[in-house]
Amino acid sequence: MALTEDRRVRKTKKAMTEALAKLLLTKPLNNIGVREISDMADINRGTFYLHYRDVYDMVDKLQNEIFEKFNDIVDNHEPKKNTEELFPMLVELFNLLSENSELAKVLIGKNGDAAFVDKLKQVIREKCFVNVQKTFGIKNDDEFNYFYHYIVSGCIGIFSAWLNSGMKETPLEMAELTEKLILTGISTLS
Amino acid sequence: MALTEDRRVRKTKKAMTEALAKLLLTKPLNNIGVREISDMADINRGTFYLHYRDVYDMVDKLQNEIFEKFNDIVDNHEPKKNTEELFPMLVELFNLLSENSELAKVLIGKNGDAAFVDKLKQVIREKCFVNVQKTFGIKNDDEFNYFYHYIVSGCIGIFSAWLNSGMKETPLEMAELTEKLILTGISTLS
DNA sequence: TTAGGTGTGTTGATTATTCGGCATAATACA
DNA sequence: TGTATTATGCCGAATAATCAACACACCTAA
Repeated sequence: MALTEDRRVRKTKKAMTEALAKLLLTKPLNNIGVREISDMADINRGTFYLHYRDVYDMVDKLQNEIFEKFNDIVDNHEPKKNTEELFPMLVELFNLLSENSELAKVLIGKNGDAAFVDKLKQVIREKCFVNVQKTFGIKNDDEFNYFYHYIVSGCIGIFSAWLNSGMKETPLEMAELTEKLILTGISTLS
Repeated sequence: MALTEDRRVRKTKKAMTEALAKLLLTKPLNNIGVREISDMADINRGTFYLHYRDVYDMVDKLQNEIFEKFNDIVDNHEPKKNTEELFPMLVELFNLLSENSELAKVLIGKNGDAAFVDKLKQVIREKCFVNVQKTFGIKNDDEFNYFYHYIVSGCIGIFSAWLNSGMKETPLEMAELTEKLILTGISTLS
């Protein structure tokens, strides 16, 4: 991966991604062809193959790109002794979603990719929740396990709802709201 | 001019034109540089010179393109014995404006290019108004001359107002409105 | 069955765009 | 005034995108 991608590459990838996201709103992935994507993106069909092997490869690479960014953000905000890193992390996560809103909408929303969503949840568990658990001295029992699923799924639900309702609130506002929900949830446990 | 322009050329020209139009909304032409245009259009600065000599050359070529299309439309709807060609001509003219709305807005609107607007007026006079005059047996006196300026400036005014108010009406609706105004004007003369 | 239409994956040649750098001109500012 | 700083117009090399064409697979209807 080049440090700075060529301008042309950036533009065509953007066009292709937006076309794919638009198509995914109307039909499932297995009914989407290369020709449809290249037509809607207004690029030559051959150009598609310069970047992706086929449509599935494209979705795969796009998912990985978003996942890597998601992962990086979570990595840079691992909670150490308290939860003061929670808010800035949420802000960055909402920003990431808004920068990839069309694609994120179809990946996370209904008819989304459950496996992809699950990967996101796993990251949060391993990087954040385990630390919170240790920090607050919470036993790793069934109750905590359910609590974890409750919180994380709740966050994903907020993400999806925000994206699908036109992102009227700013990422900052959403981060505030989400932080409040998470913290009150934690307080009931400890 | 190639029959079908390369996809890349279409896209870069569109990007440059939109950037220029956007800049013209904020400052006069002589304060706009190549770098600003290429930055806003998200193209390489060198690419600009593949199409235009400088910013003035760009405006010139863009004006000529629109003017040629304007001229063609008027040519294809020269009124012969009556005014039945007026309405379809107006529809096409409003369509032309909507297809080039950003640029047309700054060329025709306030702070627009008076010389360009005048060229448009001349075309209407020579191609349309002279025929109307003969058809209706109107004397070519001062009164008719003023009438001509009144009608044509009025049309330009409608164009500008429509573009600057967000083009809420369809080209068809605008053509109906404009035709009515013109015809009632003519009826007062003959 | 065959024939016609459509999408796929790939190729080779061509072209437009990118990028970095250059010398110069214009502008700002101490 | 002189001296940075910035924009201009242009260049060569590299490369991404285009286009037309191909063989192939799939489908559908005659």
